[in-house]
Amino acid sequence: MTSPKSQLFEKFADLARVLGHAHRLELLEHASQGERSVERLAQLAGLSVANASQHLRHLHSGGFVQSRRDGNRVLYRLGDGPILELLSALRCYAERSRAEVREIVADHFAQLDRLEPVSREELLGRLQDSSVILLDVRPKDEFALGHLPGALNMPLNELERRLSELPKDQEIIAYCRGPYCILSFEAVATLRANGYKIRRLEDGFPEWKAAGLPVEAAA
Amino acid sequence: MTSPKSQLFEKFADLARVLGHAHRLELLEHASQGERSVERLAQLAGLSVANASQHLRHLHSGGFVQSRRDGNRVLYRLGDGPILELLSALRCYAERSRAEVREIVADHFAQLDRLEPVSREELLGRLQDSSVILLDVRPKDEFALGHLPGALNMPLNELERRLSELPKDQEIIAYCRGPYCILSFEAVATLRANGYKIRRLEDGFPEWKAAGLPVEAAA
DNA sequence: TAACTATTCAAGCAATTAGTTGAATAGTTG
DNA sequence: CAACTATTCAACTAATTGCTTGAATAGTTA
Repeated sequence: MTSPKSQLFEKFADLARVLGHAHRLELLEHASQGERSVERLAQLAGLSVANASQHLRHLHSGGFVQSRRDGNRVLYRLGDGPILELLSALRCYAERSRAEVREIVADHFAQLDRLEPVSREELLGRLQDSSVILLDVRPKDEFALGHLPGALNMPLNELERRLSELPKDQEIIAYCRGPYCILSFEAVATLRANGYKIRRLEDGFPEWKAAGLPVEAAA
Repeated sequence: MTSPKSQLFEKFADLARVLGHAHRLELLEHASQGERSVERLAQLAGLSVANASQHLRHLHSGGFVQSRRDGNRVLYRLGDGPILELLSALRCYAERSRAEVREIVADHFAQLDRLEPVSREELLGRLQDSSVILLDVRPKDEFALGHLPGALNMPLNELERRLSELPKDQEIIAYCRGPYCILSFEAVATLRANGYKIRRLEDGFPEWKAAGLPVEAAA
């Protein structure tokens, strides 16, 4: 009865089902920034620790995260394989074919078009002539776990009070956790309002790292 | 409480959950061959009509299939957007990262390596010098709904008795429903056993069509 | 070893989902 | 219109999933 094809469909369905919960997608996004304890992930996703632990075990069973023990805590990180590609295909389908999704994006990330995001390829070129300032607007601890080479870390909540550290005559490129992370959108809005030349990277740190591009960790 | 990002995660999760059932993945594969009635899809997937109808409504709610009424039946077909790309990303992740999946593939599609599948690009080139026979081993009715230009239809169950129609001195390329459809694997096995030069296309009809390549329908 | 922290496990309840059955609906045909 | 076909809907049961709570486990520290 269970033909090999049905068995494969079962396996594929199991994996899809693991991705079929908003909390797990959010935990996955946070884990893909770098290694994180269960408690921290729970906090970031607004879940109880036990609940986060359960969802993380689900993700683990599908190979989407890996874990290791460090002292009395367990650290989760993104798993192996083309996970970000799979998530990107999901986003891509949703954005192109589902009107509700396009609506949410249009309502809340309305500047999308006007911001003219920068692709990874373009950024790579620009970094070599060092004609840009690269700005990482994620929280300090995520920055410490890894960031783009030469990036300046200025978490969103510190941005306004540290404006003077940024030059107005050079282009700034901001990035954060990924394509739908609002941090870099808000950074762009704030800085543009203050007369800076700023654009955002079209995706975030995990995608950069997964593309095999160079990454720096905290000193 | 429902930030735009959470809303998006909810939508993405909804879509993933629709793909999170083996029966739906199977129905989707069949619907992507061409328009099919509920009854036929139910039969192909081995489900009751009511059950198939329910799963199809799920797929419909996620936009993975579209439907239209034709007389007293309702025909379902593949929906718009990069659906096959999403499914391919899922397969790709599963195959690269999940050992159980690799095992099933290795056990049941063991010839995979030895068969040296032909890519779409290679096939396109070969078709122009007409140096190959193109063989569609899907059932007659699926062939009638659409097939690769110039393909010869020989359903698997007719293959052995119609061997004489095929030349032994020309290379044959077989294709079927998609990358894990066993039809073309079995065709290759049968024909090789009989001394034919045959290889298989690496994916199937739906992927060919989705790539925007030319397709023929029944006369 | 005792007290402590971080995580997982187990039990239980509520909510959701899968499947069956039979009735309702839309359309066709005599 | 009546009889018929194909599909969907509604009601129901069984199974699964999500979440909470409290206990168990692994590791640290006094």
